Amino acid sequence: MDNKTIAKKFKLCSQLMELHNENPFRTKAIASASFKLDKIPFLLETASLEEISSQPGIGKSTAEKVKKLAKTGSFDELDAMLSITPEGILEMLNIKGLGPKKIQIIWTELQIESVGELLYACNENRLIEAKGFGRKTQEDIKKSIEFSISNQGWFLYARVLSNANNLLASLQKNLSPTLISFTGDFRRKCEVLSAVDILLDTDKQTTLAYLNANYADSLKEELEYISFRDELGFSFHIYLSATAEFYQNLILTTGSKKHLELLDLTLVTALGSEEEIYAKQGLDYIEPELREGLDEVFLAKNHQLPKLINFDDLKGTLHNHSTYSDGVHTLAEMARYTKEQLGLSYFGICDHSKTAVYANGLPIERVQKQWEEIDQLNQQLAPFKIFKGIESDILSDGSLDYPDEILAGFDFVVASVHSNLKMDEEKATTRLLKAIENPYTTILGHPTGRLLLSRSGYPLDYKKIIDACAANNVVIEINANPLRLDLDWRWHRYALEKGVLLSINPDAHRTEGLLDMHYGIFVARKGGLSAKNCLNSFSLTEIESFFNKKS
DNA sequence: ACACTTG
DNA sequence: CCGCCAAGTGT
Repeated sequence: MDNKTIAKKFKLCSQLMELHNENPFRTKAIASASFKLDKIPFLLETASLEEISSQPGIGKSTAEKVKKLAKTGSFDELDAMLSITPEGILEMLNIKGLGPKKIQIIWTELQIESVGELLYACNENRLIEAKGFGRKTQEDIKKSIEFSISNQGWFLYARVLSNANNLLASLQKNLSPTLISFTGDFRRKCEVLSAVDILLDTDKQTTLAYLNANYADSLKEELEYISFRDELGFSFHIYLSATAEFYQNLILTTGSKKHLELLDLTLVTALGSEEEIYAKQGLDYIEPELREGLDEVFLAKNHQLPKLINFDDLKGTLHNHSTYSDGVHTLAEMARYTKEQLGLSYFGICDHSKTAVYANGLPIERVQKQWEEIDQLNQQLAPFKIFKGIESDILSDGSLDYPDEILAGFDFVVASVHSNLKMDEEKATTRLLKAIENPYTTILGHPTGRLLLSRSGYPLDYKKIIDACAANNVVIEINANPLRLDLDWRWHRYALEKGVLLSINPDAHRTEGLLDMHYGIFVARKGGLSAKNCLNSFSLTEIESFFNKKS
């Protein structure tokens, strides 16, 4: 069990304790333990009782709960709380706008115990009768429930990745196909998907027998595939093919539908590779990520497909956090990991700016302190270089978070929105335009602030935003956190056409978070990005001169 | 810390 | 009618 999961269980426990009116001091203690545990820089599961309880703010009893949790998946207080809470009430905790206090009122005053009933009550205008609720709150809750229902059955790519790989490996081992491949949305590296598709050349009886032995509960035979769910509830679709027709079927199952509509399907026949099948209709090979029915077929016909970026093209990483703000690892740890484990040649630190107090944003004095440490580290780590950056909040009026003298002292500035996310499109766009026009803005960070499957970003006039970035020589971030992947790949083409550079930024809050750049690469490839248009594919000298030119 | 909503 | 506070929630 990883630290994040442990912290989440503690959080859940404290929320339930609050919901059930437990002793507020004990409730607070569990909540603060959750916060602390989330920021522990080593793996809790394998740490000793002494190591855990020696951490500031964590005593013996918390340490024991952690151990029990890692071992058994729960601890006594949590079990007790869960046993007196209906399933539907637990689900309500995941709805934006609802916390323990409001759920308590919904439960006791309105006698509502499930999300379905709650939605019904919103539609019947009954929520506004409860104390502390009004029309606006009711509307927000209704929207939030509808959003979460529309996401039912969808998974983040990053969440299914390891299960998908395990399943492919076990099929390979137990069914010994000669040809096997991921296909469908998963192969096209879609950021969210409803099922993982796999194509293999085994016969139906053997395959069904094997699957039935392991996934009997959910096994279903559909017209074109066999479907089932794994232990964690992820949906899989197994397509079977004769060996000779494998690549033909691989193209057909990979899709997308829109891509296939642009092909001459009569020419998709039993050949020995996908390349040959594309060649037969006069097309260059199209990478699966690009098969979305945009302009890829046209480009393939004219031999103009972009050479898609790879992880190895990245030379450095920008936009990362450290213990100066809300990160888990120190600046030195983050930089060393980047240099030694990833073999990159530069690291940009972009801790939160002063207004982001909830994220421990940096007042000017701490910025200057960090600059001193960077200068020292750069001497030790040379020729590796740490760039002085900041993730400056874009304030409600579009201005940045420090006076110009301070902004001028950074090597680069990532400007992003964190608060006041509920503006309408016009206001939101104006706010961002002002930030883009600020001469100190180097990169526009996660433009919409969306969290996939949990929060829609705020509405923007994308064309205006991208045009302004082109005019002001501002780079747009592809935030590589698998929950964000923002700027959305559907807008990469337009940005590239306008000559805007993109940057694959992990927004890492711990060393392992730097690996999220892999997810950034996946969506950047969908967007059609090449290394030459990616800011952090620039060599150290190239990016230094880019930053210098800008300031 | 700050914004937003309701009372 | 207005501004202001308190409480709950999110960032």
